[in-house]
Order: sequence, then structure tokens, then C-alpha cells
Amino acid sequence: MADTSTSNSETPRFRQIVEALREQITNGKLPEHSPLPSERLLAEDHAVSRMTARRALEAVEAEGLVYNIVRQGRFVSPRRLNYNISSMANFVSDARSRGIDLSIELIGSRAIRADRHIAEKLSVPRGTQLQESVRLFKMRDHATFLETELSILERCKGLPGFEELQSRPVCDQRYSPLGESADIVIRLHALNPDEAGKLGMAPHQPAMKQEQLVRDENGVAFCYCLQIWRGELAEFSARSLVIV
Amino acid sequence: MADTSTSNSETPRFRQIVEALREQITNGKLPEHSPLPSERLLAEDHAVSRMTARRALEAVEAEGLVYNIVRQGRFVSPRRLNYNISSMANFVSDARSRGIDLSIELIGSRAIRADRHIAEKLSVPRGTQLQESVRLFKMRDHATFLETELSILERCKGLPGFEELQSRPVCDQRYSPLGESADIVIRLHALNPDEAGKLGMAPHQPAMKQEQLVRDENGVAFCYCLQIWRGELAEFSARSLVIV
DNA sequence: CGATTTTTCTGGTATATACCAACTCAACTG
DNA sequence: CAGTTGAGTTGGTATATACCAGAAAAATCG
Repeated sequence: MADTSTSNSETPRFRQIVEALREQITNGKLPEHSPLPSERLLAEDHAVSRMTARRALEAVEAEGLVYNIVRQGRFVSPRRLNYNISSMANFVSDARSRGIDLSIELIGSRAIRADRHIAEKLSVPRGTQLQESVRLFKMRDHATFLETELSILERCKGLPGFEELQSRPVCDQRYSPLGESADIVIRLHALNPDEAGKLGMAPHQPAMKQEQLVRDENGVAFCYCLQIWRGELAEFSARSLVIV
Repeated sequence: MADTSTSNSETPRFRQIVEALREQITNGKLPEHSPLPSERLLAEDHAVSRMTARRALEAVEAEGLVYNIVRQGRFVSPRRLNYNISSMANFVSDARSRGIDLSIELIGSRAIRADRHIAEKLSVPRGTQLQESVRLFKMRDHATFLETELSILERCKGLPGFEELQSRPVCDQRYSPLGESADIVIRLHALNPDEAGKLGMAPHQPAMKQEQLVRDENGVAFCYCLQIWRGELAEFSARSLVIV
């Protein structure tokens, strides 16, 4: 029986396997979307147990180099999708002009009433009528992020093309007549089962959350937008003034 | 022997334990920095194996509710530290004015020469002399993020107080004479062993990476700054113009 | 040849066990 | 009483095994 401890090698075995996998991916031996060896095969190749091989695969997954389709296998992640928060309104056209095959799928759209949480964010009374739209953004049919938009119906229904444009992304010119500024918050987020399902991931996986509170020229909020990004695909950029 | 499969319950056992833990934390039964039950104890409490209890603890850890000190235990995370990228220069004073006990430890400071990677970022020839400063930011002695600052020596050594201020954070007024704007990139990042050690975490844990490229009034970059944040403590905010 | 069934593959969950390294704290020693 | 020792704790790594559910490919059937 092999040594089950870590005494004779300073770096754990699973991390050695991680190194080997990372090498193959960054060197381009494994191109985007190509399959990695399965847990069982990798275990055999490196003469370790399946659980150890699995830990290695989970680690490269956590690094963002690899994504996972539940009972299908693990694949090399595509490049990240940049979201420039200094130029939100042009996100979709910017991405497409860079040659990215970005598609948007409308998952749901309905009228709801504000609960306590969202009412507080938008500074409206509880029960205020809101329009909720949920969209899935994909790169080359690969789910990238989920967007939930909640806008105050009373404020937005007069906007040109509001009704028919539910399938378009938030803030993509649509709000030009109203939109002025947005408060943005970005943080790490662990996927809940619902989000995970829509993004084709496992729950508890690390992801990125972006919240946007869009205000009109008077500073009054009229739209709250929540984005949940696959962590390995998210990249937020901005240009900031150092001196205020 | 208990049922080892998941057939009779739709939600896995470890996720049920996650729910229970999350409940205790968010309800305030477990205050900040208080210890969670150990893996072995939790396993006994819920009548599962240690590995299952461990997975539950790793999940709440991934959610950011809990942090881990390697051979000591797991503890409830403190609140996040906000970093306003629209007001970088005032980060430290802003935080302190909100009553946060923020301290900065200078881990290293030395002159180095630009390698290919950093030379490209700063648009300088390889081998250019740079000043590297590494700082650890702590909240109440709790490591929060790691900052590596690389500034072009030639450009910065004339600045008032450059030498003695190595222990102060980047962009904290210090660069006022030069600083004008910064290009910022934020993404998910898995800790490498070095970063993990300095932050008191395990490698491969999800973290946040912020890169800043600081430019002078002519748009010429003179400082590159890399921040590695504990994922559960990072919160980036900004105010953005929707219409450009 | 097309439709259906079966087998094989995938990752997901779960257990029981084992040893290691580092930390804590109480007991002991000088 | 300060310093050391040692037992007990903690998480980290690793194995071997087992069954499940779903996807895909192969074999079979009509």
C-alpha cells in the first residue's frame, strides 16, 4: 500500500496534479471547451484515488480555468467577458464589436410588487408595482451571467419602446431618457440552487454579484439590476479618477 | 448502517447542515469571530461522517459567512470592507471615518527591475527600476487584503515624502501631484500558496483581485497596484454614469 | 434504417479509516 | 514562577468503497 500521508513530499499530491493540468491549459495544449480527463481516468493516470483526482479538478475549477457540466465532464473555460462599468450603456455593442458572439435569452418577464428588501433599495413603498425581467447572457451559447432587472412600472412604462424591448438588456440605451447615474456594488457570491441551475453550475460555486441602482437626473432611483456572473468569466473594468 | 445514498431525501445532507449553520449565523446566534463547531463535533451532532460535515463547513466558507484558521477552527466572518473605486484616494480615511479599525502592515519594500509582464503593463522597457511595496491591510487585526504596489522609481522618487511613506497605502493622497486617473480591473481569483499564507488562508480559496494602473495627467502610467482580497470581505462600489 | 433499449460513462454524495502538522492548554519540571 | 513537556484538539491530506442520477454511445429490435 502506498504512503497515505503527506510526509515525504512537501506539496500535496492533488496540488501536483493541479500544476500538471494548469500547465496543459495555459500552454494551449487543451483549447477552449475541450474536455479534461474524467475523475476516474485522471486518478488512474496519476495513480491516486478518485477523490484525490476530484480535488485537483475542483481546484482548477475554482481557479476558473475549467468549467463543469454536471454529469458530462469538465471543460476548458473560454476567455473572460469584460464589463466596463464606466460604459454600462454600451456593454452589448462593445462586446459585439470585439467579435464576441453575445446572445441574450429572456427567461422571464412579469409584473410583481415590491417586497421589503427591494422597496428599501428603490425607496418606494412596499407593494409598489414593478416590472421584473430575467435574462441569461451567453457567449457562443455558453451561459455567462444572469440578470434580474426590477424597474418601477410607473416610471418606465412611458419610455419609448419599453413594452417590446423586454428582451433587450437593461440600460442598453433603453433608459437614455431617464438614466443618469448608477450606484454599483460588486462582491463575491456563492450560487444558490436556483441561480446554479440557470447558469448550468453546481450550487455553492464561487460567482460574482453585481448590483446596479440606476437613478434619473434628480438622483431618484427607478431601476434595480442584479447580475450573477460565472466567476471564471467575470471581469469588471473601470476608469476612475484618483483625485476627487 | 444508515442510507449512504441520496435517494430518500431530495436535498443532500451536507446542504441541510449548511442551512442550519447559515441560519445560526444570519440570525446572530453566532456573533462575528465566534467559533463554529469543529468538523468532528459537527459530524457527531448531525450523525454524519466527518467528511460530510467538512463539506458543509467548506460550503459556508465559500459563501463567505465563515473564515478558517488552518489548524485552529472556523469562525464567523466580520462584515465586508467597502472599497469605493470612484474615490480611491480617500479609501483609508473613509474607512476610518466609518469607525473601522483599519491598520496597514508593510510586509516588504525593495527596488526591483521590471520583468516582461510588468514592463508591458507600465509601457516601460524591461529592466526599468521599480519600487515594490507589499502591504497587508487588516481590520481589527484580521487580514483583509494584500496590496502589491509597483511604481516607476524615476517618476516617483521626487515626490514629497516618497521615501518615508512606503508604509502608507498607495494612492492615499501620496500621488496627488502625479495621479490623475486609474484603469481598474476586478475579477475572481484563486489564492496561490504565497498569497494564501500572507492572508492566513488555504490555497485555492476564492478571492478577489483588483488591478489598478495609475496614470498621470498625460495618460502615462507610472504605478501598477495589485490587490488580493479575502473574497468574503471584499466589496467594491462605484458611481457610474449610465449615459456617456 | 429509424426507434428503442441497454450498457457504459460522467460527476454527486456519503461513509469509514488513517495519519500528519500545528496549535492550545494543562501538567509538570527546574 | 518561568519554562518545558505532553496530551488532546483542530484542520489537511489520502485511500477504498459504494450507490445514485443523468448523459451518451452502443447494441438491439421492429
